[in-house]
Amino acid sequence: VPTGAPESPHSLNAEELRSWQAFLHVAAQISAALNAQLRRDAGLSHFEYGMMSALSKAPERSLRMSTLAEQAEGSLPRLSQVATRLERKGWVRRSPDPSDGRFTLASLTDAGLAKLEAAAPGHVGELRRQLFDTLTKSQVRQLTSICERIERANSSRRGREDRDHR
Amino acid sequence: VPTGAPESPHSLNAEELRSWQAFLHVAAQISAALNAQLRRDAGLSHFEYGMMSALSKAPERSLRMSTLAEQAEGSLPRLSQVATRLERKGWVRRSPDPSDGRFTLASLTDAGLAKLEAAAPGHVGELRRQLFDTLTKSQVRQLTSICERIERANSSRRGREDRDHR
DNA sequence: AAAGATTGAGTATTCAATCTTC
DNA sequence: GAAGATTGAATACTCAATCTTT
Repeated sequence: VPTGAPESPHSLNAEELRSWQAFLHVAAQISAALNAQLRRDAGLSHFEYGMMSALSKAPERSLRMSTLAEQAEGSLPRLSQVATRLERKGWVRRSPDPSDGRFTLASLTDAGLAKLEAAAPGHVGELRRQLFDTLTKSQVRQLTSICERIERANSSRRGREDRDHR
Repeated sequence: VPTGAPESPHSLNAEELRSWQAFLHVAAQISAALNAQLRRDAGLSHFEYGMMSALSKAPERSLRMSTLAEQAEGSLPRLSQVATRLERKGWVRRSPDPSDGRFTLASLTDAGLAKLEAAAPGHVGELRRQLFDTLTKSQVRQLTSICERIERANSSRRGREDRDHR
């Protein structure tokens, strides 16, 4: 058997299947729990929270829409729609980038920051309950290594594919 | 400091934040990759694939809608809608449970099984690329332990809450 | 009356145009 | 004309009724 070849390319073995199902289940549960908590206590979706949180950490609390789309992991049209909603609530403002009018800068307003800070403790608490209270410190480190390794593999694969398809 | 108290209840420390962001990112990337692969090569969403896969493993390739909803981690209304779509394609059939007419039994048809089997290799391949080719065997085991531990904690919490609220 | 499932209205998301600025 | 963003139509999802069987 050549080194590095997958054991069976067409189906998962018992251990892989178990791992995958557990992962799927956990991802779904955590996502549902966070969405429910935010919706109930703050009237926000997890996606909206993520957008506002990304803005809050950026310099001037501002990001270009396309950068925000990457950081919040959503499509640009989706970002645009959600930004419209958040703008109506007064939590976000948009304006053309003075240095290049093709870009739109989205900024978190003072009211938006206040909203985010009010929502944060409940959100962090739920996240702790779901994830960090349960795991040992060692498991948290393992989880980080595992996820970062997958990230690295995928981003280098994407790099390769982009290059090959152009 | 009392034993077992969280270090800081209101915000994540640097290590937790890094772990959480990596997890979020990986969950989003894998979900996007699997959806894209299935959509492109088989015209199925990952959710539809999961439903059909759950049915394919059940005795008689049949499950009650409510059981299927749990296994596929979707709401009953969502299941109902998706089942309507899959039924139109001829991949699923529904009929009242003869033993108790309140239940609806959903079954995977022969055509549905054929569709699933045609889609499986591509799906498994993508899953391997995303997850299993990248991780060591030891990491796969760690991932399983981590996810199963979270599952157990959440299900016992749910049990407690149900009891207390009733 | 209660459990299971479906339906319908409202909302969110996606995908393909379209518009604007460079 | 190309990049960034927005809009509009089609699809999907959620949540609150509704319907059916027990």
